[in-house]
Amino acid sequence: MNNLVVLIGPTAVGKTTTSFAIAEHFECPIISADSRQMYRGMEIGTAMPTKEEQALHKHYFVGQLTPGDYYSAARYEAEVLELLEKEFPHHPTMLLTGGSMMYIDAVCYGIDDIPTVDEETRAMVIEKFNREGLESLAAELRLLDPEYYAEADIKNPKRVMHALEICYMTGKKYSSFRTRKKKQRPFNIIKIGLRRDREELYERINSRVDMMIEQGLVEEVKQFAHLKEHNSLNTVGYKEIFKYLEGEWTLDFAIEKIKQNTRIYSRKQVTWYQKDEEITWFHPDDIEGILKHIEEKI
RNA sequence: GGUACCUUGGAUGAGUGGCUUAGUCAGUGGUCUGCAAAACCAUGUACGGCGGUUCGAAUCCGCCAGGUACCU
Repeated sequence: MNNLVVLIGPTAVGKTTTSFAIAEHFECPIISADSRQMYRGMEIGTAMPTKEEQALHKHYFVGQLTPGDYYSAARYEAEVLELLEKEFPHHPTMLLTGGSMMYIDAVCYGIDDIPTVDEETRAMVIEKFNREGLESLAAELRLLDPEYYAEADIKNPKRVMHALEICYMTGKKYSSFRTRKKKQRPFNIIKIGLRRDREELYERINSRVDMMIEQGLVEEVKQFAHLKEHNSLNTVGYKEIFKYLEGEWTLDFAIEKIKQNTRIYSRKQVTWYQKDEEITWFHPDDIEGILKHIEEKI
């Protein structure tokens, strides 16, 4: 049977180094599961694998998008599955690694088949939200889809708006698309989690941010100044430098904020993965233990 | 040495006599099925010290400590 090794863990824990060791051992390419490393040009701020590293190990889903491109977890799911089908004949064990929790879950468990929202509907709902506010949208959702309204996060504009978009566009209830069933995959999934003590992780985060600044993060961000409204640039490391470039923050303050927001991000990742009982946890230094574990599961 | 003003939880910052007392940020714990490094939720009894007035003080008075400004 074919195997997909899924290597996860919070940002800066050491996934990249570990992934190279695994890729080397199994002689397989690396599938990135990082929603921001997909954007060309965001090398420094996303700690994207370097050209040299990419020459050594073939990477997929790195730098293939432009900041304005539409992308989603569902699209990622479809593209990864397609890629795996093509690759498994040559590499019966493949490696998927990255920090984007929902992307990883999309590959492992699947996402319900919900239509992609068209531009007009999206614009219409955003306009309605700006004009009438969240409560009005929530009231509308209660009428159109009481089932979803009952369980939805009604205070979260993104959730309410998306549900409404689907209702408007399809004429059906958003909840009618949601089966929330886990899909079965035709391959074996081996989940490896990396973790460190929080203090140790925070130190790594801090020094990595300092390194990014040394490598020229500010210059990198400058190139994207005209695109800052895109969600792809609503990213830790970029949004803070934008504030500096606009004169709102000093550079030192922006750097502190990047560190802080990266810590917050890492905690959210830990929270997300903690409840996943399929994960076997290792310290990143325990490469031997990791490889042994994978061999046993294959 | 004198005069004036200030001192609130980790940070910031409302509150001038009495219901639970802000709010914001951070911290911590969570949620998560279509932009997810997103978005959202929960969680903090603090009023510089001592004494006084009062039924009751963060809020009024006195002294002390620390700070800021101006004067000599």
